Amino acid sequence: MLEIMDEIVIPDSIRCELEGKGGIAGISGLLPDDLKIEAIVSVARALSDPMRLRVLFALSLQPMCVCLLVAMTGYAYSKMSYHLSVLKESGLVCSRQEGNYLIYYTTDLGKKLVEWIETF
Amino acid sequence: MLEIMDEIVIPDSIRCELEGKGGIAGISGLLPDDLKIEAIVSVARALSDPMRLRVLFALSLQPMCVCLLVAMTGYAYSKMSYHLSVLKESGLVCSRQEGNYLIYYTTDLGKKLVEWIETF
DNA sequence: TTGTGGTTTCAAAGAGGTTTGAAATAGGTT
DNA sequence: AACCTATTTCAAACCTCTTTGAAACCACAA
Repeated sequence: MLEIMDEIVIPDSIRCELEGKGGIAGISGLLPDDLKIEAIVSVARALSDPMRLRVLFALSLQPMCVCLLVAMTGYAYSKMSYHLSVLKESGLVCSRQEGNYLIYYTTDLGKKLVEWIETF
Repeated sequence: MLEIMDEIVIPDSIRCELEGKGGIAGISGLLPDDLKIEAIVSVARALSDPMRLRVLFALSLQPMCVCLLVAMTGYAYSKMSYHLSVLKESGLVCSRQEGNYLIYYTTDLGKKLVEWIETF
């Protein structure tokens, strides 16, 4: 089987190091599979908005109903609801019903992530 | 000073717990400041694309010139260049010049992140 | 200096995420 | 049932990110 490496020109320093690792095929074989990549992308996208980050951090300190989050941030219900759904779909938060209220709180993944981010 | 909490209706369970934490103001005071939030958002956005994630993981295994990344992925130069610039601006990768080549490699932050992601 | 190969930049088109306000849903009360 | 309140859903407008191909840039060699 012909490696692409044999056909393209790259600096010697890199060619040597790369060959020791099995070439392009060797590196490619060590990369996360598509499923894992998509899972990471989903979490990263959920974190890539200032408002969602604040909500996630707030929820990690205290479970809250939507009206409380709305009061805290000044955002519209529909907006908050949209962002909560993104956080929920990525597995960072979940919710339980209490009477007329929906109480959102962080999942274990959400907690772990917040803790890790705080170590920076 | 009047707390918003006194004016809105929320479940008692949450009101009690929240009051013990200083109310909305107490929680808000514990949230990361805008600068930190923006830094996290920048990193999260960089990670929120499958191609960039693969490139970041590949670079964590082996420094590579752009032509090698192009050969490995089959993407166009301009596309790769764009994604590398996003990774670079978020501080996950950096580059050094070697003759005619630009060698990209992961920063300490990039390495730490890859390692942490791999623990999942 | 002219040429060549690696890489970036640019503008326009395309795709995808976010905001908005109005309408719908759903639990609880009267 | 009718009603209120908390929350979600929807579609359209809006905005940001990504892709594309052509042109520009830069280091090196002849």
